[in-house]
Amino acid sequence: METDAKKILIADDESDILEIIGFNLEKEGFITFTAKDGNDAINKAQQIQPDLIILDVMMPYKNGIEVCTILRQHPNLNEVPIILLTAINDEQTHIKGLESGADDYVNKPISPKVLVSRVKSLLRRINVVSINNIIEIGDFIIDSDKFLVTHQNETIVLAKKEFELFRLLASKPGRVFLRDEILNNVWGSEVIVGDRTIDVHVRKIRQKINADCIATVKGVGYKFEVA
Amino acid sequence: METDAKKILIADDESDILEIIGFNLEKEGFITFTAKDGNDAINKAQQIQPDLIILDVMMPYKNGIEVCTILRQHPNLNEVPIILLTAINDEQTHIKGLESGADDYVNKPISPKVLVSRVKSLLRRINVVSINNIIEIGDFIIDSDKFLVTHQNETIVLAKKEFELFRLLASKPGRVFLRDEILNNVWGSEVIVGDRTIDVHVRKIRQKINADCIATVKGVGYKFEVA
DNA sequence: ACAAGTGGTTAACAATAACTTAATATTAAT
DNA sequence: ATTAATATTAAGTTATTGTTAACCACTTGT
Repeated sequence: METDAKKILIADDESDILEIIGFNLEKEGFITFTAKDGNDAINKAQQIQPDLIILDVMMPYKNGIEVCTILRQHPNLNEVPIILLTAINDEQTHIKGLESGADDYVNKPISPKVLVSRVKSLLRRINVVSINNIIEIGDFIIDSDKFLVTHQNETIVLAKKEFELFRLLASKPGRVFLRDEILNNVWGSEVIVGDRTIDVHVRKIRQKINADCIATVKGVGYKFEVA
Repeated sequence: METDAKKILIADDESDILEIIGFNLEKEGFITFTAKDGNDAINKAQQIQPDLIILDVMMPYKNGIEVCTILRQHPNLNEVPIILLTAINDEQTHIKGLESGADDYVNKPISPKVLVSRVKSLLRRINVVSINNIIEIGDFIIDSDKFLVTHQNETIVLAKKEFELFRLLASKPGRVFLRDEILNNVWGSEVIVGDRTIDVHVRKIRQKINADCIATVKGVGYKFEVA
């Protein structure tokens, strides 16, 4: 299996363009998703958390530049590389597109091979620059840089210990963590705390997160479960 | 004084192109250097350690793609953003250029404004702290040249440390900056200041800015939040 | 040179959020 | 049913941050 195959979201209202670009990217080992208009693009982006987004500028409801501006304000998407695609060969639009936060602006008609090349170039650059500490699991996005957990587009604010505990469990879904392991990882091996401390933290996480995702394994420990 | 003006090396054998591009970049506050052929570009790059390099593809001695390949092997220059500039509108060359490690490939004739835009876009992506002398985020405009923050058309005057701290946080909206990170970035790694110093500066910023844009993440650090 | 002002730091104390504990209730396993 | 483990709750404690004012070093204008 492709362990780190990159997810790419392509948004265009012309289905043949979606198909051509999608086909060429999949051929190179990318996983592609499509959106047919601006609003759709924003929704899909939130669900999928893609590694790169290709946006047509001319789209219904919201154009590519508007989508780009909105994504750049979004807590989990403001660093996603974005390529704007357009038939408009106009200097002002070009500049406005880049200023809206896009990383590249490509004029149609574009050779699919060139587009793939640009996608790779951008992803290569992103990998050099920033290692995002984001865990995605089920409906959850755990962003260690922002200390934020997102669940089905709801943002959940956890306190430090809660966050660290939750992140530990979610780092290996299904695996049971012994109480000792949890103490060592979250509290550190020197710190001594009472027996009930872990329970209370688990309780608080369960309360804040509206889902049954932490299971108790009696006599052993806790584990994260995907719904 | 230009505290962090970015250095850009431009390599082209046509002196009028050097001039036009240089002029437009300097106008935007960049410091430019020029090279007249491939070998010259490599030498100057080593001396100057620029923040970005623009390479014409057609140059004597070594062409832009060759230069790019060589720079990508070089220990100190393998991460410098590179823009290839060319009159050759050929798919194969385009792809080969990007595969040689370039970040962008731009066809001549190019509008100087568009090129400046692309330079900024790349630097924005690369640099942790703003490269762009002007950051726009939410209702805020942060101008590093004038040490000015504008919020909804209100001008806010921040002192140097306040400004640097605010700019650091705003450079990565949503990302939590640890106290240590803040100290390293704003005060420098050698300086030792008391525990409450950061808080006091945050307090002053919050006082001057009539908006809830700096959030405390207790036990971790601070982050900028878009309203 | 002098006063006035600005910026930066510190220290003392207040406020608060986070964490821990303890007491009690509930659950699950044998 | 009994027991051990975990859940729940609220109250207590601690750690971290907020706030204020004072201090010193520098700059600025007169």
